[in-house]
Amino acid sequence: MLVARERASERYGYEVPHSSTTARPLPAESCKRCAMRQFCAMNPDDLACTREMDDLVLAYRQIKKGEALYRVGDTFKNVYAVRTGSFKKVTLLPDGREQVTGFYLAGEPLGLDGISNGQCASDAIALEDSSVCVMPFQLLELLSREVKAVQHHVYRMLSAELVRESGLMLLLGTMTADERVASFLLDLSGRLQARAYSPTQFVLRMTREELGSFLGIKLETVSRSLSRFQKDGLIEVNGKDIRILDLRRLSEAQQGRCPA
Amino acid sequence: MLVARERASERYGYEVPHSSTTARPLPAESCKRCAMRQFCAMNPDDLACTREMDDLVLAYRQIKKGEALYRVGDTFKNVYAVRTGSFKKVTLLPDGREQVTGFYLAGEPLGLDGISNGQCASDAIALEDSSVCVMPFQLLELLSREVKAVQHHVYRMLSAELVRESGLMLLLGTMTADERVASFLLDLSGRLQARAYSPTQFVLRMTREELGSFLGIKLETVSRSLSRFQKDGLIEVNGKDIRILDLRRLSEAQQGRCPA
DNA sequence: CGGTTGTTTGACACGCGTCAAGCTTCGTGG
DNA sequence: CCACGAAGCTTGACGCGTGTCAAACAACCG
Repeated sequence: MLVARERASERYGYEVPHSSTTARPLPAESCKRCAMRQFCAMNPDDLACTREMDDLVLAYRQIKKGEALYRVGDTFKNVYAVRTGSFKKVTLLPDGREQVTGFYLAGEPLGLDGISNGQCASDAIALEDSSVCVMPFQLLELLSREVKAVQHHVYRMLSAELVRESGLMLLLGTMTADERVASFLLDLSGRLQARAYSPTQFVLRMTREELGSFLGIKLETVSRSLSRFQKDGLIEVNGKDIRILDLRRLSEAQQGRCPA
Repeated sequence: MLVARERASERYGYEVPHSSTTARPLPAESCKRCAMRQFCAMNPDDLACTREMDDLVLAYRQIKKGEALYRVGDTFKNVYAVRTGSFKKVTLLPDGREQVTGFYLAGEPLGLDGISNGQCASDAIALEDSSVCVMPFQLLELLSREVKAVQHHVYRMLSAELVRESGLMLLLGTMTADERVASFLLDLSGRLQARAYSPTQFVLRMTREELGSFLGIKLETVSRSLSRFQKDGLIEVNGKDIRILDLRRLSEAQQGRCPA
């Protein structure tokens, strides 16, 4: 019942990415030896079937800052896990308007929204020089039919993205600008902490404009909120360097209580 | 390899819903004979494996207007398809704020966000007396391991929800109040048309407040937008009765062009 | 039939968008 | 390595769109 790497690649092959500007796929090492292992949503430690999952990542791919892993309308073939660096997901409206609808850190899954109709439904753009694990979706489907734990895990990942997006709708639908910025900082802080980075001191990889787009406010408003938080002693801002000084009061700011 | 109904129910049983206020499950008829068949996202016509899917719906359940199909924190056991009537999905913030994050018509899937951590992540409330098809998730998982087409279909449904929510984030993040209301009317119109209802004349099952919550604006603003559209001859409003008079100009209003 | 819930409309306030100016940082080529 | 231009950030002034508050009316329901 096991899927061997040879069997997988002879069945499905692996297609070189369409973009000429991106690096060729590199040979992938085993997930077992991956440094990100314990933080990876796609192939978590507690997944009993490590042997099978090890055959899933057929290649890595490097993406330079500002370049696209995939774009709207690209044929959907793979899902990805961020290996190093970070990405923004950009969604478009038919009339040309666009919005950043997600930021993705190491270990987080990318490309799931392409399953629905076989075409990528968003752009994935690298915020810094980054790399991803490439997982052919047909192979993932095959694996999840053969291994119950894999199947359950993929369902959970998809559903978790649904929950994440519902939370963002709440942010966009009910929060003031200050609350949105506070929520973002706390969310990012938590995700960094889960990756064993400092939860109180970090670098924003995105511009104020990208952050504003994500939060549904203008870049000037982002800047003003950050300045206000700094003035009130909640954080320290130095361009893209952020230091959280008072987690408790930042949490209060997220819930609309007066931060002063 | 096929799953017979007896086998399914002896393996997993079917649990009576927790709520004492809701009707008991009724014996389900075959999907083959279901009137909603051609509109059902959960078990569409073109799914090759109709025989297997027929064993998936073990029961129907009736929900009275205002009552909950499930609530945040309920143990996740089933996914549902709306059979008759309509629902709103309500998502909560830890601080008590809440927002309507979706409206669901006949044939649309409910409860998928509970997969991620085994607990329902939202409330599903009936907007009118309604009924649903109950599909035990463990059974759906089993089926989708045995039948490739079922698996692919479930993935597509989950991913389609992701795309739907991304679209809503765009609405909440980039649109003015008038554009949001126009978008909602056009979306609803399209979904009704897909169900062979009139796309230009229909009844809003939700209150202005629920609609405003969904669109991220206040109920008074919803009312004002509708009045303005009526004044400009785009629609006719009579309480909850809506008639679309000028689809083209309503589409323009959705994109921010002057509707006058 | 009366009370509750929902809807419409007006007046006003205020948060955020817009526009603009000046500063800092970054990237690139000489 | 420096110079220059572009891109990004901050801050201020001002206006508009939407929220808030209030009142009157309509619809619904027991």
